[in-house]
Amino acid sequence: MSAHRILGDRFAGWQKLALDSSQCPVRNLLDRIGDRWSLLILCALAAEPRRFSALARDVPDISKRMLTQTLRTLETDGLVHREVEPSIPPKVTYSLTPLGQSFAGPMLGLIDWAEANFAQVQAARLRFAEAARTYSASLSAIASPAAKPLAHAHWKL
Amino acid sequence: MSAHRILGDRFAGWQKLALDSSQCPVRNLLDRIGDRWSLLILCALAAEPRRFSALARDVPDISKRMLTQTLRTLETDGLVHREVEPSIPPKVTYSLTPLGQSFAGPMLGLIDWAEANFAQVQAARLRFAEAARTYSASLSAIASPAAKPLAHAHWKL
DNA sequence: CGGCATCCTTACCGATACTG
DNA sequence: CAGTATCGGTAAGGATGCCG
Repeated sequence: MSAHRILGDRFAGWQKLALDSSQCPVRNLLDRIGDRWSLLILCALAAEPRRFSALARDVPDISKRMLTQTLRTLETDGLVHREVEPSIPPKVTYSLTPLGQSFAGPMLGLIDWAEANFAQVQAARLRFAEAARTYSASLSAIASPAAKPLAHAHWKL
Repeated sequence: MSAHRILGDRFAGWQKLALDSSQCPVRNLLDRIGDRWSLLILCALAAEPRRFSALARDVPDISKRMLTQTLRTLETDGLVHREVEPSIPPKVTYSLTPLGQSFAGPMLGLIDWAEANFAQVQAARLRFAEAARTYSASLSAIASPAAKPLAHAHWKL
């Protein structure tokens, strides 16, 4: 049985339940990892535990603000562990919890697909852009000669 | 070799390349399916091809605006096929392309993880909330008695 | 029916400055 | 070093109305 059939059945099952974001695991997950940084940070930590500033260096272009915020959220959700060594200056090391490590599997699946099919997606975008260009060209070619107004039924009574 | 190690190595590999969103397949993918609706719509279409208004009914709380926009993006990326039957009123049917179907695998992995581990995430959130509550309680308990100011080195010269 | 255009309210997120 | 606090620009996305 193909994955997309299974997926479809799963979706059909959800329909019966309330699908509000607080109840639905998937919506919930997406609200977390759907932002710009969470996955990247998770990947970085999968490579090895890191200190705050090491993360700031290795995750390009992230601000301290977003780094802190994202780490805190991941910690709240139990995916990341925060270890403080109370020295002066302080050392704070972040690492994946077992739960965080267990998420690596699905994540890797996603990433593999992305890398394997990126070319196809790009090709599709080009085709779409080209189709749009051709279409608008044909519009301006036919141009003014009163584009026959569609005689339409008044289906709203 | 565990998935999170592989993931880590993969991340290390990215470091060498530019990691800007237009070049990185993963960033690119996330920009698309990281929103609130894309995955839901993909799931719905995995169950069976649907017309526009059927989708509007089955994907709860989505507005026409977002439904149109999300479908257009998915079409642009080659994941969804749009079939127009030019009748009055028009019928427009959406379905998954082969590429879209191939994405069902990774997606299912993600969803399985979400459903399997949602309880743990919720538990972690409760623990965290409880810890925060306890902490602020201890603060107000000690309260005023001049919380000993940390004699800190001035490491910024 | 299946959209698109417009307005308007949120929420995200970067820059900057300050602290233990 | 590892944050917190505040401000403000911008973009996501809901509500509404119109049109083929």
